[in-house]
Amino acid sequence: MSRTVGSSGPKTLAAIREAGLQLIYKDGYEAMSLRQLATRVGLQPGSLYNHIANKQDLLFDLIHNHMVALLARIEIDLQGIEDPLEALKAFTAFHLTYHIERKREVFIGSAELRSLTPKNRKIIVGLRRKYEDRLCDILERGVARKQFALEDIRVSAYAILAMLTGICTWYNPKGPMDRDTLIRVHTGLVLDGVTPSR
Amino acid sequence: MSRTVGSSGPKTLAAIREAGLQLIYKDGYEAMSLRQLATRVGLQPGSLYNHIANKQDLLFDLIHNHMVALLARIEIDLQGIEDPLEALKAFTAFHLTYHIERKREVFIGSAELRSLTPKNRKIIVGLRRKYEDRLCDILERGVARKQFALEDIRVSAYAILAMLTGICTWYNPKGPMDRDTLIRVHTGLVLDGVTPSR
DNA sequence: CAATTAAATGAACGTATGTTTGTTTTTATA
DNA sequence: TATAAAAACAAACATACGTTCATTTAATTG
Repeated sequence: MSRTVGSSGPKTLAAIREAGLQLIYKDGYEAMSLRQLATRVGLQPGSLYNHIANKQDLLFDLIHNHMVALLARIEIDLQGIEDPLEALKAFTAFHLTYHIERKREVFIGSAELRSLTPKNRKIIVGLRRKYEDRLCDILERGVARKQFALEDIRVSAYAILAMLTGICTWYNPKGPMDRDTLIRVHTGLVLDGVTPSR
Repeated sequence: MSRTVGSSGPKTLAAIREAGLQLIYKDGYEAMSLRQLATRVGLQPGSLYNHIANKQDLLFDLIHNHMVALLARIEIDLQGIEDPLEALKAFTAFHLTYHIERKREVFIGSAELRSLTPKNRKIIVGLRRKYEDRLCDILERGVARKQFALEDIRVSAYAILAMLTGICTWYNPKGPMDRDTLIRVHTGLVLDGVTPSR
């Protein structure tokens, strides 16, 4: 046999990406074999190379796509919001929504940083930094206006991000808690931790 | 050659554990080969099996030891503290201290859960749950006494744990921030997020 | 519709992996 | 001090991995 009936490049690539996402999320990059991946897509192992350069490139593409989408969408959600408090609320809501919607990408994006080539890792870390900076900006402006009281901007930003991101490791959309409640509870935690009320 | 001069069982096992900790922390469980491990300890690959049952067992032992130590030490630090606010402060300080001191064990303990056999994973998840419950107890008692105001105990506990644990992924003890400052900043964040002041 | 490109196949390559075995020598035990 | 146990070695096993290659056939293009 050879080229199969109905085969189309873009469709196969999309299937490879989706299967890769599933397998890396479940087992990790190192634990996923290309034979496993090929089987799930319905291909022979070698056929993968018609669509990806190699295993490492697949991982990088998945993470890179995710980071670019993340940065694009936070810009949209923050556009036009001047007040730091409102911006922080918007940031929290966006971050939680995105991390629930794209749970797997987010998880892989941090858990598999170590599996990236140094060169590839550098690129991704740079993009992550841009996202962190977006939150730091908000906190800084809030402190400047005396709306927030924070001893160390970057440490606070990391703490907030860690808290919000940590949620995606346990949140189950089919569980008892719906998305809005989740957002409300965590927005409360973030705002209380930031306001100079006490 | 054969048995080498000065060789002793317990010492070699300790060396294997330490090297395993280093390698798994740096590269991940799947990425670490037993040949790499043996080289670092100064052994032939096969000799490892005089001390460990197999690769999976080494991972489980490392994580299990860590969890048992964690549970033992939190009990000591919370002993005799009645006031929920004080208990929460003590919990935060302990958690941060332990997670800085035993950064590698903590990281492996959550990042490599997926690499455990289902049976082994069940045991570890059970121990983690016990630790989470310790924090839930404190929060619950605080809410009962109206010292804390929280909508959902377990979600709040997860949020706090995520925030505090996230720190160990970026904290550098040789960086500009010392341990006490770190604890002070984060205790502030946790307490503000929990108190009914607003 | 002919020519070219794209996408699959099956087989193989070289290498690395976790683990087992038989043997040897040192350490511990009785 | 004789004997048993422990801890190392060297060599090998079976298997799995990522990747390449020549080939075939379907889809696309001029």
